[in-house]
Amino acid sequence: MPELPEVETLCRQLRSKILSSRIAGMSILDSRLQLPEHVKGQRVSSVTRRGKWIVIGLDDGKRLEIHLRMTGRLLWQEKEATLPMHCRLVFDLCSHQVVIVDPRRFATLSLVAGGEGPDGAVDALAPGCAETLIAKACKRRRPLKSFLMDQGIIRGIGNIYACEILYRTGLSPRRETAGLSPDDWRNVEKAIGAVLKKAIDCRGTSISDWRDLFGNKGEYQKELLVYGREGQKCPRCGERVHRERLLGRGTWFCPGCQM
DNA sequence: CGAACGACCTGTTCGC
DNA sequence: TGCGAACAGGTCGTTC
Repeated sequence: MPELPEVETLCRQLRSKILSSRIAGMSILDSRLQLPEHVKGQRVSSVTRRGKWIVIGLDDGKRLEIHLRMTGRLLWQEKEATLPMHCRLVFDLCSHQVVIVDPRRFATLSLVAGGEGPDGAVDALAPGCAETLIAKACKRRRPLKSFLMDQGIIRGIGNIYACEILYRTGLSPRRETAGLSPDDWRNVEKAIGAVLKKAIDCRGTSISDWRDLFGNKGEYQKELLVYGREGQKCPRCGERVHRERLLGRGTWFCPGCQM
């Protein structure tokens, strides 16, 4: 579910609610998830995002790292409120609790100590990421879409935003990265920034499941130009939006103006 | 090295 | 209506 804009939305909302709060209790409701007991009693010292990871810094210097994968959600609610369906874990704070909801149970979380080792990937919203992309792409013969979604190269772009970013560049998802010009890459970087920032302003894309920390839908689904719009007219050239499977993922693009 | 595909899970939608 | 297949925002491991 969540890509960079959704995770950024959650981080901002979490920051407004849980910074310097004490984790008073913790209930794990899914055996796939595990955390050491001593998370209890810790205070939250920071909330940051690394790609699609939510990183919660604790007083003792360790970090709680959460990845929501496909259907994971976080929900802020009062302690007495009924737990929602598919609730997998609860952090009790003072008067409220943060609940991890995840129907498909793909979400992961772990407690990590020590610094973050550099792994060479750039955040999709890092300034000047075009230069990094050119350096990584020059020798690769692989489709541009899979390159943009490779979290080991650039962090934060998933299937929805990859389709939307590519549409705005006028480049085909199947284009080989090795053949792109520096102008193409500047174009890609511009589209990444425009799409992701707008989506953050919209608090994400609610096509089906996605809700923010307070249970509200995002607004970016109204801005989608190709994702999920198979057969509809391309607003740029009037051709019909086409859908095909690329690397096992649904891929929407306009065959008329994405070359 | 990278591409292709299945696995991990559950729920929803679509076609017959 | 009923049933099974296909599909879903992500990543990881295996095989070719």
